Amino acid sequence: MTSESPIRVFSVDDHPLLREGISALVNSQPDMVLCAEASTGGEAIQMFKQQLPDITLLDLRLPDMSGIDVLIAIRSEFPEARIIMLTTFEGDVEIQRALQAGARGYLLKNMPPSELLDVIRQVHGGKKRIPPEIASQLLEHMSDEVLTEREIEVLREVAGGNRNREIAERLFISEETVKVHIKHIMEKLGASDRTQAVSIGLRRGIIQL
Amino acid sequence: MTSESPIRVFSVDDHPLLREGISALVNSQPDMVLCAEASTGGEAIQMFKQQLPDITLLDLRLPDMSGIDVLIAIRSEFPEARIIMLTTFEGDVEIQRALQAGARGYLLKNMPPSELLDVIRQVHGGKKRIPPEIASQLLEHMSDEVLTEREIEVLREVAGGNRNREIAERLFISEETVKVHIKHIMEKLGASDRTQAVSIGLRRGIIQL
DNA sequence: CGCGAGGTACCTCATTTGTGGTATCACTTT
DNA sequence: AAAGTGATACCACAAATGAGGTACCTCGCG
Repeated sequence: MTSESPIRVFSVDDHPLLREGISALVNSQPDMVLCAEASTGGEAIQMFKQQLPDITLLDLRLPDMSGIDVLIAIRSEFPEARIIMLTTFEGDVEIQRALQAGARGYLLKNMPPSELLDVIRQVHGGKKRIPPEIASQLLEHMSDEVLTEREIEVLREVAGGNRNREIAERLFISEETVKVHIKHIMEKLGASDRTQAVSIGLRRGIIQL
Repeated sequence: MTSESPIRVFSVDDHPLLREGISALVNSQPDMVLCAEASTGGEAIQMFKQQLPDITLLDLRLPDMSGIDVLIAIRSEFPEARIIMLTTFEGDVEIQRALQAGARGYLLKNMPPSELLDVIRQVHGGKKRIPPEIASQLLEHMSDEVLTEREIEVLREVAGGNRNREIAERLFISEETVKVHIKHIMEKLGASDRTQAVSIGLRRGIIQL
């Protein structure tokens, strides 16, 4: 490691204070430099094209769009982009989707800064890095069945307090079909009733409040 | 404003990166200095007694206890403590409880740093400061009826997917009484069924996942 | 002391939900 | 072509839920 060019880091988060913290941390490292910041998904995509950073730190929750969508948008044009999700804890579904969409790392905001620096260097070196606590979360639900799009849609309606008949009307299907979907949802999530299905769906990030 | 002694700020948050951001921001101001940091509630209470800061920035979610409890613990011994809640968005109930417990300000982490500095100075000057978006959130539910302790307890059981009979057994009351509680809960929250009651309870911070 | 709030309990009845089946159709994968 | 998956639909029946009452007890507050 002689006089390599520094790792150019791009930070995307809608919390200015957190960005400030990242900036201070990254710029304090001799082998890194913060090359850009963004606070929205739109900004992030635009800025990425301009800067082509080595590493992108991406929050999952942004004001205008999901971090996952930003991830997908960037990687569809730049498949080699090295993107690390940096977020407060979300459900296992979000983690899984991020990794499937090509995230190279997944970090929690409450982790020690040294961990972040570590992951940045490893991902820059071409590795993938998911901390054990996240990995175990993921394994926990590895064998679980996955809800279909339609089922998620129904679950959202259930969470809104609609009864089966109302859901049927809203989705233009019969009440009986709604029942079938809910039955499958409860089976897949291991819920004993629709209410618990909603609780579990929220906890696992399958639906949002 | 001659050569006053600087405002001594104490930051409590379990996100090291965020604390770093706050530290950088506060220390960059001529009239402020960060005098201490803590990442847990226990640490916070202990450190407060040692440092007696002018302003405390307190996160609502800490690993060991609720920020509200820290607030109460500190203010029971130091009623003059000037504490500002600094958190990502929570339900109106959390905000209300924080203010009732004596918080002098309530800020969101995604607000611009200038806003934070502003609030620190105003609260230090003896004022209270709640940003309009928070205040409006609060007003939204001002006239709402408040759930009783028992009702919250029942709502938690409902969220766990228990049926009325199970809740009755777990709380050592009759199933009929559970029904009465749930009826009241739905009326107060404006929910059309138990499931929506859970959704609303979660959104408003009455119960947690 | 009386009054209101909160918690408890019981009753009835209509509606909704959950369970167990069977079956068709479109689409993808093998 | 066959098998699998997801979505749709219907039936019947048991169980749970929600809506409407009434009533009693305790505790704290004015």
